[in-house]
Amino acid sequence: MTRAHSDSDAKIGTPSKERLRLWLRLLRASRVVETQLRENLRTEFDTTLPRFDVMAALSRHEQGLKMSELSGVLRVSNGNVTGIVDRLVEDGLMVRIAVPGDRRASRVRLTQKGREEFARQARAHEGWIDEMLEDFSAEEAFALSARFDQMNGGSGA
Amino acid sequence: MTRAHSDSDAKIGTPSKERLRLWLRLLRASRVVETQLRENLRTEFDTTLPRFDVMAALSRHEQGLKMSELSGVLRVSNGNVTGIVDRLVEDGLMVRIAVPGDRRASRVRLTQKGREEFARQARAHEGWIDEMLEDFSAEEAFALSARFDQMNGGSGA
DNA sequence: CATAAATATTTTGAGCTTGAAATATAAATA
DNA sequence: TATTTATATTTCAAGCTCAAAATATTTATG
Repeated sequence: MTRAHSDSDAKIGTPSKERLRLWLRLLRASRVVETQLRENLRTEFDTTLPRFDVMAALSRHEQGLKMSELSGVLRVSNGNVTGIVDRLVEDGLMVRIAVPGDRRASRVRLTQKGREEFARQARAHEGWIDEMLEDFSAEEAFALSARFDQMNGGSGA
Repeated sequence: MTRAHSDSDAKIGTPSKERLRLWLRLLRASRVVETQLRENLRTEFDTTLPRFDVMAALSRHEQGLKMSELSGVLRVSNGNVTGIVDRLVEDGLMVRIAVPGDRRASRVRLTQKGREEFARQARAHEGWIDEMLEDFSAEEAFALSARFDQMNGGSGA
């Protein structure tokens, strides 16, 4: 098949155009992955991606996080996590603990039930990602991770 | 500062772990960019990212798109675009046109006002992305785009 | 001490998002 | 033609998201 003129012949454009193209590709890739994650979490665990994200953050902080720390870690707005945590508390997956000496703040922590539930979800989650990103070798994934780490705040957070 | 053991010494892990790490980096990168885009669209154009996305899709299809085509292109749920389009129509930026021979469907198209408004937004948008991805050269952006293109459906859509 | 400024969090209002159910219409089939 | 099946879209309920305003409390300043 001799291609006189197809898309794969596309030559490199201006930096601005190439960066825009890259952004659109990244956006599409993350949407595809996110959509699948949401569906898997819903059908297999009857939960949502935001709930999973909150639990993941807390699982990395055994001692718990204040609401403001939680929204900082997740990079979402402050008021946002209030409702999500409310529902997770209702479900017995986490608890709010008063912070001694500061009656404004409270610390949120996973319960034992929450830790067990999250462990199951995290195991499945890693498997889903492994499948979806299967055409990245460990080496390529490692290199790309480093590149995007650098793009975000260097060694930041 | 001699580092006996820091994160930058991290050696490559299992494929599964490296893919998970890559996914978390991609997610963080797109969240950072998206957050900035949302804020810029809000403060400079009093609009939202979903509205921008819908207009961008239509700007690439002069002849218009059916609602189902629109949600397909944007990879969002069917009912989702209904409300967004409703508001954009209210604002005079697009119109619904009856499809001859099929009274179920309608075609959505930008108005002249919509085209002009989107042109302004798209110009600014490209500049924002250019800044945010500035540490990717045209060459690297080009190569990465190709890589993510391949990851998604090969030459697909 | 009183009051002002800062901090931690929740509430609020508008819009986005999803999957599922509801409508409406079209096409296929009995 | 009557009925079923498929298609296009909207509506619905629940939850997520944001920025801004409201509350409550703490810390700093006069």
